[in-house]
Amino acid sequence: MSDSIRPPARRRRKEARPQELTAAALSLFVEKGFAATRLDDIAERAGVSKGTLYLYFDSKDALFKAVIKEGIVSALHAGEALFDEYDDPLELLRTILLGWWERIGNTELGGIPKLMMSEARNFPDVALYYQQEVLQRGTALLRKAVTLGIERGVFRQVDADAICSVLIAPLVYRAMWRQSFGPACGQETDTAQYLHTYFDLILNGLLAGAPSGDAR
Amino acid sequence: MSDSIRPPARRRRKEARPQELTAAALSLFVEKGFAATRLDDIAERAGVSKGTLYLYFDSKDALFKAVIKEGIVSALHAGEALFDEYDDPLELLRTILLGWWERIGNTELGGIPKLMMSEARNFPDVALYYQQEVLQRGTALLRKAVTLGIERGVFRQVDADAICSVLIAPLVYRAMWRQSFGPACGQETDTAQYLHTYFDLILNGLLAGAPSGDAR
DNA sequence: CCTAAATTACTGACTGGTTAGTCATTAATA
DNA sequence: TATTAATGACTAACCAGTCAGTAATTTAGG
Repeated sequence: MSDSIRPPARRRRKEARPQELTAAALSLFVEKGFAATRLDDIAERAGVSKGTLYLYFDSKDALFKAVIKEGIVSALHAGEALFDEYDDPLELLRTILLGWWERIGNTELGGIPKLMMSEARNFPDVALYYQQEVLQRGTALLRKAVTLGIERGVFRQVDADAICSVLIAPLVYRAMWRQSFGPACGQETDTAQYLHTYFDLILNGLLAGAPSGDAR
Repeated sequence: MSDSIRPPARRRRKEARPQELTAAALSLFVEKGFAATRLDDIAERAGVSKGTLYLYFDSKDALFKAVIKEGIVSALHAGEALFDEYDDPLELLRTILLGWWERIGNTELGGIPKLMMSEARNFPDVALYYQQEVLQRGTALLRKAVTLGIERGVFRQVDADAICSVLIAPLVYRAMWRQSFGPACGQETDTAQYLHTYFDLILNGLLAGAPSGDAR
């Protein structure tokens, strides 16, 4: 009877805590949204009490910012390997887009676009930061591949900036879907088929006839 | 002194109230999210008190459902005119997509996709309803145009369901952007250019060479 | 080594502010 | 005068943030 029910033995893990907390916060923010997520739930999922959370973050807002910042560095880290040289601009484009899907869109990090989209107007400063550090940086990478292709005559003449936004949209949209309607409705269509059709469309185009260069 | 400050004369408008309230709720839900929006603020924007809100809706959840339902009927109403006959599948496709943008994506209703995406996991029943009544219905309409084009040999052979999801994504994504990063970061790229490039891409494709039909 | 003291990561009960939802009262219309 | 749309003060619940206390770990002393 000496070993009766006792609190489950607190562990001291100062180093690992922040990451554990932001990871728990990310999944809950993505699932429920920022405002609807309780700090008690985040703490519980991270295996600590709410008080501990305040040892590492000043406020709920500060935690949100840490989650995004953490996600950004992870994303940049995941994207590092994509700068390798490719001779074929077409292959480079494929690699960048598919790489984004596999390293970000289709992982835990894929929740960040949904979260950031949902909360942008509540955290305009974070949104601006995200837009500059992630979206514009990612777009710049893509644009390199596109302009290279245009210069070589592999791609048609198109507006580079606009085409980058258009190209990214189906992937980001799919990633966001995976975090909202997917879990809510079940019934998700085949991802491999989606990606195949996506690349088929953007690389070859919809028209069967000879390319006219005039979409009117 | 008889006409001292007095409450601004209550008006009785039983008929119009529900619409006024759902409209106010929609804009605030889209801006702040469901949980972060206060009922007092919704009532104030609609020009009534919170008590009045409860004359027309049982709860905050019920109000949310009403907002979505209202948005859906408006959207279906806005989309009615698109069923007209077109001989050219290419023109039909353009009309459907551009029509969606102009009647929904680029209007007040454009907030609903963002709202629904944000809250899908908090209201799975509403999400399922929305998915079936809006997304699948809209996709079916698009698929008609696509399959027609394929049958006539105007479009290449592609997976109809998948291509519809891909085609819609850039428009919906843009609409959601308009409701989040747009207001948060200012600096929005030119919409006309975006749409032009979008249609250019999906209708003609990116490759300058003759269409191969093999995207690998 | 072992034990005691000092340090610090961690806890959970508590508080103050906020807000969904209620209802007795008021004012507009019939 | 009767009916009912509308009000706003009120309450009960909820939750971000606090802090006095507890337990794990480290250090110092024997």
